[in-house]
Amino acid sequence: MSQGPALVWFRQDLRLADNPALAAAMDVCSSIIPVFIWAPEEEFPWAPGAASRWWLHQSLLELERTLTQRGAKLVIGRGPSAETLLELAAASGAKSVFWNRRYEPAAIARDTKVKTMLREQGIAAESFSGNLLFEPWTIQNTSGKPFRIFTAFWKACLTESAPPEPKPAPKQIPVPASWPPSLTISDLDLDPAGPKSTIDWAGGLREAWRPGEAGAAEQLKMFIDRAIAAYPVARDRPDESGTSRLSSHLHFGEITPRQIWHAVHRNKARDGAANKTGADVFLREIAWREFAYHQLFHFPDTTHKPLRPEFRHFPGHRDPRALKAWTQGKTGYPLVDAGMRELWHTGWMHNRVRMVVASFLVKHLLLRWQDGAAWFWDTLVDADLANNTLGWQWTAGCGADAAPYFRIFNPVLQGEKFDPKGEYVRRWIPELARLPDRWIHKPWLAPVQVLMEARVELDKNYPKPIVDHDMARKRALESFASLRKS
DNA sequence: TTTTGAGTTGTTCGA
DNA sequence: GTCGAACAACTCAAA
Repeated sequence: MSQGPALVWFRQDLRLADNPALAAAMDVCSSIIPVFIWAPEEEFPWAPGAASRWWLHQSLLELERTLTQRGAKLVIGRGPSAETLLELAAASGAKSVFWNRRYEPAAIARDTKVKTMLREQGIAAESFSGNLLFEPWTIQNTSGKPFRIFTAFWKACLTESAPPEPKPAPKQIPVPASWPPSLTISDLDLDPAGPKSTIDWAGGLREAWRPGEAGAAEQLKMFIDRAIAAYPVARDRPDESGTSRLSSHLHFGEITPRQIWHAVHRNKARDGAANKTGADVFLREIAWREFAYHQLFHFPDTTHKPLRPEFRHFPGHRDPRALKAWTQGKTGYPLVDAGMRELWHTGWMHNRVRMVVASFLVKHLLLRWQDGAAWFWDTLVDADLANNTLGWQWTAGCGADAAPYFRIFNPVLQGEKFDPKGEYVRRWIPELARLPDRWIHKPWLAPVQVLMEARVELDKNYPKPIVDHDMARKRALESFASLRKS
């Protein structure tokens, strides 16, 4: 308790509960200075998109609010991380900096540099494990290498001792006698819907989400109370709300996988057998996030290069017109278009539909998965480098434990199976709303009379398919066959 | 040491 | 309508 104030550097851990860096700082230092820095490094090479920045802005306001409740502040800085931390340390007399680790390649490089610079200046710098269940270097196969198969990976995780119990948020935070200078959150210009915006761009986002630690905890509680038992089946239904919707909260560290793990296990112990399957299936999804982070740590090039090198020669095209039709939700396949429009309007897309639209881009349109990943990165409110990278490589067949090349989603069948009444499609494509269920996923096959009555004019108010499914499927299979030969 | 079987999310074809 | 097979190649653990 004698080291003076500590800087606690918040990054993608915008919470007070289960925050090991904050807890450690409070253990050894007499007072705490919470800091958030918007650094140029945060915008290279993966600058967050508008939806992600909106969330970050809201989440920072929430963090500031909870800190204020505890008598503290959130000090806001702008500029290169290392220099800004050094300035804040000089201004406050802090002799130590604490943070929770990040695992993106650029963040690792930056944090390593920051640690060195701080220590050279006589400032203690400590990083902690706060955002994963297990550190990536601790999970290995019997040959001491990282897993490439998910099930084997998760099995190995489950033989480890359970992740530590999360600690609750501190009730009070000891504050320094004086605070270093700070910008305001608005000064960071993160919010694209902020005062400088002329349109209310974020209306859809505001309706759909409640960023921040409290919103995250509430969402988890609601999911466990109401939805986890039905999760194994309901999660596949974009027309219902059977998923956890925790992705953004997890990305910004408003909630941790450890908190989720323990909450789910507590509920599993309390409830009957009915919830056990739901609990295990849901934790497997949390495990996929874990797997994605471990993959990104061990194979940092996979953000832009296929994990399996033979896929370098896969004929991924650049076709601006096809890409545009995909991004705008004008491919002529209702499920694909509904998903892309949901993404544009809410910054989010149901996971089942993400797979369908991604498969469509890679296998029907033969476009580069990197271009699809870039669009998701720009538009998703939960854009996460590890999850996005693994997801796209998985779809394209070039990643770890990837979808086999012959798994080509049929957008019509997927629609009929998982959106049987077309409610999801009608919600996002109002011009198709009057079509009967039978044709809602394949309007181009509907009789003329039906189309007229539904006021659907193909290629006028809704496009015909930009590519024929049977042809595209055969073409994709041939492309993969040629890949094998080369 | 070698072998064997299994591996998130599918579709089509033919019996 | 239902059902099983086929559609690769590789990773990994267990036998």
